[in-house]
Amino acid sequence: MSSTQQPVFKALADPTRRQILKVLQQGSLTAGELSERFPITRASLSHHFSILKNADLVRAERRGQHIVYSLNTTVFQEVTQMLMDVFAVHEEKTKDN
Amino acid sequence: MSSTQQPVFKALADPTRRQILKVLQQGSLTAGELSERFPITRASLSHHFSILKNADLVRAERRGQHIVYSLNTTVFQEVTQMLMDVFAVHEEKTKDN
DNA sequence: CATATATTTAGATATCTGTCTAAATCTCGA
DNA sequence: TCGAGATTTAGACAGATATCTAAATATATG
Repeated sequence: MSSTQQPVFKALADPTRRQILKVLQQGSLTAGELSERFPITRASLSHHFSILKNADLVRAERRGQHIVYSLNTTVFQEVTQMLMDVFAVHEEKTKDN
Repeated sequence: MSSTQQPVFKALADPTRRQILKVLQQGSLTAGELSERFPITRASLSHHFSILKNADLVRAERRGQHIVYSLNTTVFQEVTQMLMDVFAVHEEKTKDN
């Protein structure tokens, strides 16, 4: 929570990170499992994880020597709110504009 | 329409561009009027306009020697769709995850 | 047509970002 | 405690990006 706009929008700006989020929809995975699905090094992925964590889009939990990543679905509400803020969807300006 | 994900998310990643969108909520403005509200040069703003247009987030219309920019609100639907795609909000996974 | 106004384009530059390799850290199990 | 496996951190680097100044383009008007 309390994720400010900038980290979230920046995090979403990279296609690999959006892909990571999509993969995590199917269920939580360890860093190693995730790395099997991407053509970049573990180090690079780790960097992406850190950005996603910082934006509070994913959660990390240590499980033995693995670290399990999972989607933080509750943040979706917040991101939608940010969008509505940007687009002002509330007042349905029907005419002109 | 048909705006692919990458340009839209990239466009939204910059705070100045989000600010431009917010200002345009209040109503359409010319490039010059917009430039009065930002502490950067007109050239830099023009660059942002081009990115926003490319993402189909704003529309530009020539009016005499001015160019009027307006928010493309219909794109909001699309962006929300992209988000739902990323977050998979459809199947409301209540347990675990 | 010439000039003024509005906006964009071109080119330069400093900073940011995604990626890599190599090294460090952490955890388990023998 | 030592070694192996998992993950992150550090440092480097190429490419992207936001910004600027200066020049170019477009439009209206005298």
